[in-house]
Amino acid sequence: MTTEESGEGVRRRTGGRSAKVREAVLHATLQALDELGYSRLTISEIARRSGVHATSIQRRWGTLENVLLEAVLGLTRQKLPVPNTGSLRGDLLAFARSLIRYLATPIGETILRILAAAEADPALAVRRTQIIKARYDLARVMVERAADRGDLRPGTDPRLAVELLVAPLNLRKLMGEPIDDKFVKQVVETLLRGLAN
Amino acid sequence: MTTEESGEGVRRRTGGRSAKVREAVLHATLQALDELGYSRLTISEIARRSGVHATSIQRRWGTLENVLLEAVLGLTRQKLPVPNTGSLRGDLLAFARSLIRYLATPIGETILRILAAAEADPALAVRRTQIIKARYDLARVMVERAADRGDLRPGTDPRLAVELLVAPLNLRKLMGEPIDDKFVKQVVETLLRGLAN
DNA sequence: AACATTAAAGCAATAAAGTTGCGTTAAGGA
DNA sequence: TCCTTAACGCAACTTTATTGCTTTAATGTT
Repeated sequence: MTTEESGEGVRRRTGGRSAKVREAVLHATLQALDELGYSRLTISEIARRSGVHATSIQRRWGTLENVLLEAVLGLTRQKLPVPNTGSLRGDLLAFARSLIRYLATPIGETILRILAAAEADPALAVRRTQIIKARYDLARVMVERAADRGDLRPGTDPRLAVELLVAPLNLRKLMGEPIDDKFVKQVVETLLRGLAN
Repeated sequence: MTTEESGEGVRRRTGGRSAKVREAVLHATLQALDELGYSRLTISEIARRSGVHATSIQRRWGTLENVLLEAVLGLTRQKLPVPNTGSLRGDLLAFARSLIRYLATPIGETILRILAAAEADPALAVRRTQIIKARYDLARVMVERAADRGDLRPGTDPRLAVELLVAPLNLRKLMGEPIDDKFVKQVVETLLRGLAN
């Protein structure tokens, strides 16, 4: 295996050139993403902007999605903040609203679209699963706090709860439908009743 | 209105040749979709199978998505059956399960992915909105029946209810995550409590 | 039924992205 | 400093989409 794999026997070359190429490509990717958006993005375009030959990009990352994923995940370390307002209602509302703001940015939207583009190569699939799980793990603490307060029905599945909150918002975004605050409130209220003790 | 465009002044030619070409293309599209899946589909491939020149397809439909949409919507007249079991719980469960079966077919998955591929040309966007609305309108009768029985909180938004049911399933499908029946039941139960009077 | 008009289809050439084979450069260990 | 070979660059090739122009035939008129 070339790129990934915690492989043995293969001595990586992390030094000067590779690092510079990587840097240039990822930087150009983010810049192009910002200017052109996901749909108009191509490997050739990134090659042009970065000065790195398209073949090199193709060989190293394989697909455009892989480049994007790596470029974009670097930024996502500044993850979605998980609010702590004291009530589940407050937490869910705040979280939903910040998610919507996030989805309105090119990067947020791109991550969503890449995650929603299954089918692709299985190598990417593994990574995708990890990312999805990490995101749910991050958000579930809101629900767990509420469970500790005794606000929820016993046996409530935290991941399910987060999924029910997040799915309608993500789907509307994917389908290009508007998401207004009234909708967010309705989702949260209905969900709260569904989870409540 | 023939195919599209309630255009005036332009005399469409719906007769022999055009109709045959259209038929050949749409048929080849469905066949290719079944054999190759959405991701490997291309205009050239459809051209090869249909015997219609790729340029003709490109000129007439513009994008691959448009061809797919037209081909696939022809079949969707056999829409998702809306169950009537006597209880909202039974209806939602049955509907969710048949949706999952539908999403497991190439056609069902393709429609979902096309709908989830916003951004594209605004012409397509209008059509997309119509399709989405039509689908929700279809399913909302389940909720309205429950409302008539007095099972729901007054003021319950039927479309919201359907959306909350359908979104988690669609999203899991899009992201390539497994959907087991336990998950379906959990979604339905939580939603029922959220909607109940 | 022959004719004129002009959508709609076909054909050829071009453009643009992705991919493969092979030579070149330089990272990292001896 | 030298050697091995991972990683990059270059050129040629493949495939798909797109554009200009020609040909075919659907439809309305005489």
